[in-house]
Amino acid sequence: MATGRTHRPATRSRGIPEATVARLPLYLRALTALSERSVPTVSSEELAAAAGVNSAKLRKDFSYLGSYGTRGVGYDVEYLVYQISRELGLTQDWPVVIVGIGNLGAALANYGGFASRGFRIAALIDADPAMAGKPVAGIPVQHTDDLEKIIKGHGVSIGVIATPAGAAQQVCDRLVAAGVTSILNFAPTVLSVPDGVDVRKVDLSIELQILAFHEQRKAGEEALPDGLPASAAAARENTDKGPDGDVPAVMPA
Amino acid sequence: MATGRTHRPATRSRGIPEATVARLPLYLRALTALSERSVPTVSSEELAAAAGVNSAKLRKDFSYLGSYGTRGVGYDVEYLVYQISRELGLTQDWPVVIVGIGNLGAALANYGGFASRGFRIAALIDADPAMAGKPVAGIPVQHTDDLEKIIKGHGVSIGVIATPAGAAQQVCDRLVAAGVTSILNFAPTVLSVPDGVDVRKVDLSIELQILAFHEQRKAGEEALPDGLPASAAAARENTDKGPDGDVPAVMPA
DNA sequence: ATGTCTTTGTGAACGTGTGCACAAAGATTG
DNA sequence: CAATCTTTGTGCACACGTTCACAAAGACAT
Repeated sequence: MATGRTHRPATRSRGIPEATVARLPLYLRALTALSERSVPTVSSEELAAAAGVNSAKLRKDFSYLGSYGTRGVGYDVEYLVYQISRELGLTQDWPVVIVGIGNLGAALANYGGFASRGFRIAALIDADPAMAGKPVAGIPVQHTDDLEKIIKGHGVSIGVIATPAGAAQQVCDRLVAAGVTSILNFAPTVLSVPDGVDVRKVDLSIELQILAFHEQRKAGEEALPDGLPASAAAARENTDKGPDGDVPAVMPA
Repeated sequence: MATGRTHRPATRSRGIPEATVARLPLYLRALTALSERSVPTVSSEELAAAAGVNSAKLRKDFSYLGSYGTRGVGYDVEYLVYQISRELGLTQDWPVVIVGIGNLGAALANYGGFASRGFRIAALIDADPAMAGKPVAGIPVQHTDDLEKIIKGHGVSIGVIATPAGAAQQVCDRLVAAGVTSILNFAPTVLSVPDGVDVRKVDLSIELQILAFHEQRKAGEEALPDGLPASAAAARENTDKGPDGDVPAVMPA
């Protein structure tokens, strides 16, 4: 996390756990799909399956929002779509700027998932003068010089950084100074921001590295070097059941 | 965990917390930067600042890998780079395929962060016959028909899905059937996979929605210096509306 | 050697998240 | 109305993650 993570005061405002907030968009997506199929109600079990989570967790998540379900029936799809949208702040329009219109920035500009959720791309900004005026996703790219003017003119509070790592902190500082208070960072660098500014990061290579870690472990289990049996997790339950039983080789937690 | 052994724990790998694994790439990035500046050693305090985490957390994270520090001095940068790389499995080459060469897939193919970490793009695959043979990032796109042949031919175990949501599950099934055991999913849909297959997802619009949630709360707190957010009261009142009650009309498509 | 200073490694306390299991709420049927 | 059935909402226990605080390890100066 960035240095200036706004630690929730956790005082008076009813505290929806961060983990729950992170799942609400997932529920919303599943509910929207049901809504499009005109499904009127859904049980926690069904919705949990569609969202890929445990049903008890889903019910607890919803309990933080209020009691929106009907026992014996389930949840009203349309109503829940509205409630979650409202909770996430998606019933209003969020102008967003994307800074850094390279391959990734252009892909983000073209990504349809933003507009369909209340996020409107207010401007595309790039430091390359040659890009200025060139339309990307139907929006003309503007030069970094006008960054402050654009932010203030459109009342932008959310900024997306898709620049090279070297430029990210500088861009971040200018965004914050101009009034941006939420930043989605795709540059592979740690951003430091003042208190009150939220930063979320997406690092593509980090995700792959985490996969590689698990992949290596899976490969190592098959080879099974010395030391204690690597498949202890699976064997833990089976150890007493049978002597040198046929424990499945592939059985991670 | 009282291992406390400064031995060479090559098999010590079992039991590294998931949260720690997710931070190792972050440390590695910071360490690589130090290495490039020829910094010989670094303290937990300094490195933690560079990685944007708490120093106690960093020390505990490293303690899961072994005792690689020297009290009174800190950590040897080069040695730690190697140890973390080895732990993450980055000392070997990971062939990766990207399926779905649209805007995002092309951006991923061009992303330099992969190659620099031991990930080699073995192939680009797309369902559009018109794309076949066209080079993207210097690599010719191949058709989906050859997916199985490509996976097996290159011994690929990590796949990246950047297709539209509708095609993702089908592509996933084929990847898994062909031998892929780790998947990075950019499609906004829940993938179901058999046991033993890891899936990590990156959903761009979910990140923005989480930011919007916090942004809305910041705005609400300013408007209402004290007491509940205004939205809470409204929700409570609407709860016991009739079953045919008028659900608010504002509904994001 | 001895003492001082720096910094690691970790026990322990605390906070957050998860999942089970079940009472209560309401629908539905006879 | 009473009985039954379904499904929510939540208390509780446990697992996981974070942070504090400090003893111990080692560097370094005298």
